[in-house]
Amino acid sequence: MVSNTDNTPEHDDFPAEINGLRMTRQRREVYKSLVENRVHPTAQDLFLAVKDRLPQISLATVYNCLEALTQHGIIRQVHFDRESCRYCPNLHEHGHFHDQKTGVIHDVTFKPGVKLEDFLDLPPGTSVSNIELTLRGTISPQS
Amino acid sequence: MVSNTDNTPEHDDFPAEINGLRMTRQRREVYKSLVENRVHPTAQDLFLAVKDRLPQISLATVYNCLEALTQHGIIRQVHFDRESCRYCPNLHEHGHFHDQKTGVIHDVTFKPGVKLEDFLDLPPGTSVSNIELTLRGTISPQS
DNA sequence: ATAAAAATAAGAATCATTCTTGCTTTCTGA
DNA sequence: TCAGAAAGCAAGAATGATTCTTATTTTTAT
Repeated sequence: MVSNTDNTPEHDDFPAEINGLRMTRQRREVYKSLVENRVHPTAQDLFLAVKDRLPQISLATVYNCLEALTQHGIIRQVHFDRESCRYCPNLHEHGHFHDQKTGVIHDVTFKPGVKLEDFLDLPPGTSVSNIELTLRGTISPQS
Repeated sequence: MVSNTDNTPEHDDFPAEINGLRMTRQRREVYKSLVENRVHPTAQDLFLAVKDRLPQISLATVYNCLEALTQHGIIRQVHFDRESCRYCPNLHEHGHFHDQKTGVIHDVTFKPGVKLEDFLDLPPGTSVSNIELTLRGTISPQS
C-alpha cells in the first residue's frame, strides 16, 4: 500500500488533520477531487477522478472516505430523489437547483438574514438541525 | 385476476377516473390506504396494508400503482436521503420535518403568500417546477 | 364478439451502497 | 526504537429498494 504520510511538496499545504479526522492520502485525494469538481459528483465520479492519482484505490474506499468526511462536517451529501448520492464541499447553508434540461446542479443561497420561521409554519418547539432544499426546473436564456 | 370494474357499494363513491388515470381496483386500494395512513408510508408499508383487501396483489403492482398515481399528479413522492421512497396524498405545496427522536414526519406548510424569491437568491431566468424541502431535528415539549 | 391495448402477478435483474475479511499502515507508550 | 494495538484500506460478497421481463388477465374499441 502507498504510504499515507505523504509529505511531498504537492501535499504539505494540506493539514494532517481536519476536524479531528486524519487526512490520509486517500481522504486527501478524494477531498481534493471534490473541491476541483464543481458539478456535485457521485462516489463513482470521484472514484474515476481519484484513480488517476491513486490507481489502486477501491470504490469502497471512496465511499469510506466520503462517509468519514461527511461525518466530520468537512463535506455534505446532496440527494436528488433516489439517485446516487452526490457530494458538495460547500458548507454554507444552501439549497440546490437542478436544471432539468442540462442536468446541471446549481447552488442556491438563502437571502441574508432570512430565518426559517419567516417563510415556514413550523410546529411549535421544533429545533431544526439540518435543511435540504431541492428545486427542479429550467433556466431560460437571459437577454 | 379480480375484476377491476368493481362497483360494489363500498367503492362507488370513487370516480372511475382521476386526472385521466383509470381507477382500477388496485390503484383505488393503494390510494385509499395512502389517504388513511398519515405517516408517509413506503411502498412496502402500503403493500402490507392493501394485502388485507387484495391478498393477491404483488409488490411490483403497488410500485406500478404508485408510479401511475404520481405521474398523474394524484399523490407525491417524498425522499429522505436514500431511504425508501415515501408517499404523500397531500398535494398542497409543503415541506417535511423529520423528527429524529421519534421518526415521525410532519408536513410543514409555507406561510401564505410567500414566494421563493422572497428568501432565495435564484439564478436569473429560473423557472421552478418542483420544490422539495426536508428539515431534520427534534421537537421539545411545550409547556 | 373479437382484436388490440392496458393492467397485473411473479419472479428475475439491476445497481448504489454496505459489509466482511485479511492485510497494511500508523500510533502509542514502554 | 520496537511491539502490540488501533485505524485504514482493497477486494469482492451481500443487501435491499426498485425496475424490468414475461405470461396472463382484464378492459376497451371495433
